[in-house]
Amino acid sequence: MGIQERKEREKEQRREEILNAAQKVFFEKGLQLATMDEIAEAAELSKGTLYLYYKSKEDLYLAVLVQGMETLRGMFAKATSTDQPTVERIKNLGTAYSDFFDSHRHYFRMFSFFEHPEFHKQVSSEMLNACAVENQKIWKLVVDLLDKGIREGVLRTDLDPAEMAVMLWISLSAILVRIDNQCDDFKNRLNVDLRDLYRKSSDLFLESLMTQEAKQKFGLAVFGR
Amino acid sequence: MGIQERKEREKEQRREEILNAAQKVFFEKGLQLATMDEIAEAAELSKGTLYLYYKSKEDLYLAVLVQGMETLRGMFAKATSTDQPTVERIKNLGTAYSDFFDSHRHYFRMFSFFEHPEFHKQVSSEMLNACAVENQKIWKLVVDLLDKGIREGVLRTDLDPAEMAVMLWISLSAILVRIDNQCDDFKNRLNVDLRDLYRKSSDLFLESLMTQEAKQKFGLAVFGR
DNA sequence: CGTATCAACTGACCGATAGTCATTCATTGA
DNA sequence: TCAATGAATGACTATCGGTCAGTTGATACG
Repeated sequence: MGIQERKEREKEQRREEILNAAQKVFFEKGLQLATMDEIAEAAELSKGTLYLYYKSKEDLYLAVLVQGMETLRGMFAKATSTDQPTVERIKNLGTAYSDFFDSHRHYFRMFSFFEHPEFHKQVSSEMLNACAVENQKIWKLVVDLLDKGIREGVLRTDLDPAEMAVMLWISLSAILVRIDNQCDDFKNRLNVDLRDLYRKSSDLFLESLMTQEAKQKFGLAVFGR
Repeated sequence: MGIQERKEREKEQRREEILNAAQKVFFEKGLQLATMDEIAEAAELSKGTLYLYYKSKEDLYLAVLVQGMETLRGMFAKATSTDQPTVERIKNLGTAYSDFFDSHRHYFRMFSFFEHPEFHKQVSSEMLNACAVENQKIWKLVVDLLDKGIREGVLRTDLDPAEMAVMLWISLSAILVRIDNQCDDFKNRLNVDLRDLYRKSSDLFLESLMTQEAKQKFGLAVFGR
């Protein structure tokens, strides 16, 4: 049945059109201020139709979010697939994250939605699962690289790679969130340049994870960039 | 005029009654699911009256939040006003924060509201300022202690105390947020115990901020707790 | 063809809820 | 006693997420 298949394709396309319209509106307004009527208008469909494709506003938001996660994963994959030494590749991850932050700020902002479980109420389990799967892939990428570092003897062995990954990721994410929100506050009230702090934290963290030998070999110039 | 004063007092009292009612409801429901009607009922007032005392729902939320910040500052002050060496006092800060997280979870959850500037839209500048002031006091407490550590020669001198404070605070906060939200996810998907990681991160961070001499003197048993 | 079927789509409608404001009520002070 | 003040009220409005009975148009079939 060619017709069946065409319908499938068309349906998938519709889903994507809605997704693009939603992305446009969410990027402009954020979750709270975006309205389903507005998204419907952007998609040139009626509001009711949106609900044939996505369970709720939050579900649609998560669908856009997943695209952001895919983008980030692509950038991470590229940053770590060089032929540099492992320590350098780990550094690349830090800069890749910072690059993602600069070039896909809207996606980055959406990520923090995930940390507010208060807003997960209206989200379908399928969409939550899609997020979890994509999330998992990103973690795997980072953890594998750190694991490589441990096996090569450049990273300390008393922490497991997943622990290291979580520490690094969470800390750097948290700084970026503040750069986005409160950069001026930190500058004015504490005279701290968060951009600078991001680099320093990356270095400091990496240094504290490296073995003595690796530190000598790679002569990590902390705060030297 | 005694009457004038009495009215002032009564008005202040009303304000507080509303605040208490709001706290109760916000603790139970969170910002999104709490309704002004519900808060009004809890305060035994009509909804309209709430708006005579607070500009918006978000404003009221921030007012409760400030109370939480005061509570945290109290715990921090207590933790750092011992006669122990500075390094120990810094450690105390980390455990105090963790204690606050355990004993005032609802307040802690509210803190992350502050990181969503999307929700700052409806907040009065007065209330934002009240938050900033209280926030400032907490930072000062931490920064002063770290500064003491630097002057005593137990902390490295190539980072300023505000930078150290921001690194520590942001990283530890970020881990606690995840403990609150996604603790099981991290356990199941990455086999990482975030509680454990919090302690390890505290230690690792402190170690990386200490001078060689201090590390020897205080023999920081990293991951030894 | 004509007609039955069906899925995609629509948009008027509903319920919930933040915020407003004309009115009521109580206190005060002359 | 009563006008003036201002605190409190709650019915009302506007907005918005989500629903569903009805419409449309393409397809399948007799």
